[in-house]
Amino acid sequence: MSAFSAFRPGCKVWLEKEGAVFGEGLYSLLLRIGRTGSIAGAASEMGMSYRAAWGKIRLAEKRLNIKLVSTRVGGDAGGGTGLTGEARALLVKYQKLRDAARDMVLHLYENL
Amino acid sequence: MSAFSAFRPGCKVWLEKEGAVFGEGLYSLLLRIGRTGSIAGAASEMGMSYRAAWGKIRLAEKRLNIKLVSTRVGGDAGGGTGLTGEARALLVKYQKLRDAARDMVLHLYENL
DNA sequence: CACCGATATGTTATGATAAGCATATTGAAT
DNA sequence: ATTCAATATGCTTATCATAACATATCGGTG
Repeated sequence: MSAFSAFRPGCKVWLEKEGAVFGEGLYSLLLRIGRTGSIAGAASEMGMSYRAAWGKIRLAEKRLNIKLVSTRVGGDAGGGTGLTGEARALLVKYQKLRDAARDMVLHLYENL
Repeated sequence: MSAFSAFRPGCKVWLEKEGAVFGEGLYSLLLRIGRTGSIAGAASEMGMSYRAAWGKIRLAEKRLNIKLVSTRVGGDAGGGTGLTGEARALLVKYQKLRDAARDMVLHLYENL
C-alpha cells in the first residue's frame, strides 16, 4: 500500500464562455426548475431562498448571454418557470461531461 | 456548427484526504519552493506575500497531517526551504492526474 | 374584488477568506 | 558585533460572495 492510500481524487468540470461558467450549481438549479416548474419550488428543494435562486439565474443569463428560463407571472398557480431549449441542451451536455469526467478521473487515479 | 461552439470545457482536479485538499494552489507554490529553495522566492514569483505563502503551507500541513517542507532558519542565505519526499511525490501525482484529466475532458467534449 | 402563490428587485447584514502590517528570531559571513 | 536574507507569527483590516430582509407586482380563481 502506497503512502497515498488515504487520498482520493476530486474532479469538477464546467462549460465556459468568455469567462462565464456553467457548472454544478446552475445545473442542479435548472434541473429542479425543469422538474418542479418553478424557481420557488427548485429553491425550496435545494434549501436556498427564492431570492438567491433568482439572482443566480439572472446573473448567469446576463454573463452567458443566453436565455435560460421563461417565466409566467401571476395566474392560476401564481406563475411558473420553464426551461428554454438552450438550457435543456446545456443540462444534457454538462451532465454527460461531468459523469464521464468523474469516471475517468477515478480510473486514471487508480492506474497512476 | 452547434449552438455550443462558443463553449469550452473547464476542468479542475485535486487530491483529497478527510476533507482537506491538495490542489493547484499548493501545487504551484510547492513547485516553486522546490525550484527556488525558499518560500520567499516562491511567493515572490507568484506575486503573493511571504506571509500568505507561509500560512498556506502551514495550514495544509496541519489539515493533511503531512510534513510538506523542511526549513532552515538563519545562516548564509538567511535560510531556506526544501520539499519533503511526500511533497515531491504529491507533486508528481497531482501533475499527472491534472494533465491527463485536462486532456481527457477536452477530447471528451469534442466527441460529445 | 380580495386572495394566493409565484415572479421581480433593491437593500442590508454577515461571515469567511485573503491581504496587509508589524515584529521577532536565526545563524553564517564580514 | 553588525549586517543581511529568510523563517516565524500575531494582529488588523479589506474584500467579497452569500444570506437575509423587505416590498412590489402580476393574474387566474372563488
